[in-house]
Amino acid sequence: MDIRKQSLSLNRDQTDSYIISCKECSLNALCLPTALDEQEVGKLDEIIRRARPLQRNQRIYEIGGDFESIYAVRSGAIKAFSIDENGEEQVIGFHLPGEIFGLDAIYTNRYVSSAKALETSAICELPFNQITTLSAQLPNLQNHMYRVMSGEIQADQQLQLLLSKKTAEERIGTFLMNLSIRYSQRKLSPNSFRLPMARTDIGNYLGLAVETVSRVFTRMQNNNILKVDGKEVSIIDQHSLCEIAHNFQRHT
Amino acid sequence: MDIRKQSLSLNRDQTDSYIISCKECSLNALCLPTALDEQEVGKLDEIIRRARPLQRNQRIYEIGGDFESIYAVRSGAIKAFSIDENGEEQVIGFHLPGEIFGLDAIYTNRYVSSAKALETSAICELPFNQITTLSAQLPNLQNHMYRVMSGEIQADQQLQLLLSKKTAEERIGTFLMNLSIRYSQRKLSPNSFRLPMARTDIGNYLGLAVETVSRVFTRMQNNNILKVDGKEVSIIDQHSLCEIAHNFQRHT
DNA sequence: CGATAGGTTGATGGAACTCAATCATTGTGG
DNA sequence: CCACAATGATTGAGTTCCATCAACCTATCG
Repeated sequence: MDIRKQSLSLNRDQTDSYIISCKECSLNALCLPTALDEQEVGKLDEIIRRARPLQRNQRIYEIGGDFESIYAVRSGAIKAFSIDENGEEQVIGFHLPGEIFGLDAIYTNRYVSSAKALETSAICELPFNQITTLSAQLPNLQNHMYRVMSGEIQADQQLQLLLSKKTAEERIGTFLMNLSIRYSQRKLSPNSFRLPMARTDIGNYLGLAVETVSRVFTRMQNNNILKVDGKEVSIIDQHSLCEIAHNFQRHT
Repeated sequence: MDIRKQSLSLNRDQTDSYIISCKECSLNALCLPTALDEQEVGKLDEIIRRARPLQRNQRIYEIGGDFESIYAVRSGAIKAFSIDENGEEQVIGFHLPGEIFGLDAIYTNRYVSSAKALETSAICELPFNQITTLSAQLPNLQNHMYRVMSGEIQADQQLQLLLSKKTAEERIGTFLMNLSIRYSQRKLSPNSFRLPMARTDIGNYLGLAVETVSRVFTRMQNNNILKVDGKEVSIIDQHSLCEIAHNFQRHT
């Protein structure tokens, strides 16, 4: 089959909707272009590679692979994970639209984790050496890169606190509150959303057994804090959930 | 009392030994100057502030304070920690000579953790806005900053794995192996060193009760893996320790 | 030298893991 | 289009690792 033809027809199928500049992207306030002026965004636009949407479970990069690019999520949800000595998966994080991932690979110049789509997702590829070149020219971009990486470090430290000190209920509570806030920042309902990841992933990420995640969900449902139906979650009593998450600050 | 005179006399007391340029510093291969040429190091030298050595328990910055600078350890050991909702301390990390800390504050422009000296220590202060200005001029410095921050993210992710999956023995084993490697990178003995931090700090950092830390130490001593005498630790059977730390790679 | 902080050891209980069975949902091929 | 794997989620029973509580030991220091 003619590959060119295939790719063309696929482009037509998708009506090229995934080819959208940063300027037009609704996420630009959350994503890298924050703090860049119009001209600067234009330069950023030039180096960004926008590929066709990813199917569920499709890999973006593989642990051990040569580091080329960092990525931004445009739509969907991405799971980052590594494999430990026993071949067990370790979930490192979940990434929502506007978030940057792949930053952990800069240090070793090799991906130290893998990333896959949890659902149909669109991503932007940012070739890292072009980012460094550009950020040397655009102080705003450089500063924003520092901020993004620092934010990642901060978030990781909060996760460490969660893992080393909190109970199962507190972990789930914090996790849900965190998701709730991130959804609301994306103009989505903070109190009713669909979990893009499986229970196993949640447990893995939070250092809990799947069964514990399940039990906490049902317990919270029985206490009228949540309404859980499969992956659909509604926060009924957000005050109590905040309390459980240890006064986790709600920004909405 | 005349402050100028005091500071002069103090300088004399210390024989100015703490005022040493990056060029002359024995740590420059581990620290920020890595990957910079001589001229570039010269520029870096100009913006670094070198203060008098810190006494044990002396604070470097305080949680909530305005973010001004990141820091590099020149000698001694630094503990970074935050305070959780219950007023409990949460140890975030320990920093040895050549390591950079304070990077978590960039994001919020406020320190989100505090840092104190665990023993008499010397540090270099790096005013962050000068670092950003300089790194926009020196691509090598910018790239190195990215690498340092990425390395921090990687290390944090490894700690998350430890906290969410490993047993008490594995945590202590990994912790000791990690210290051992870091000491050997600093040309110190990998098999015999003094722990700069208290047992409480180790437990806090690793998500374990002090009593558990103590018990694991004695158990490892009974199994002839370690020799522990207060803060002095000797690794007797590094092969077994590696195994316990789950094949943690030894670099020496 | 008593006081205080840091460290060790023992006994006990509980939160969460593991194992196991069942239920629900999804996907696939005949 | 249904049957039936295969995967994911829930629930129960039993077990375990580690936290907690408590007592005691040991250093350091004013």
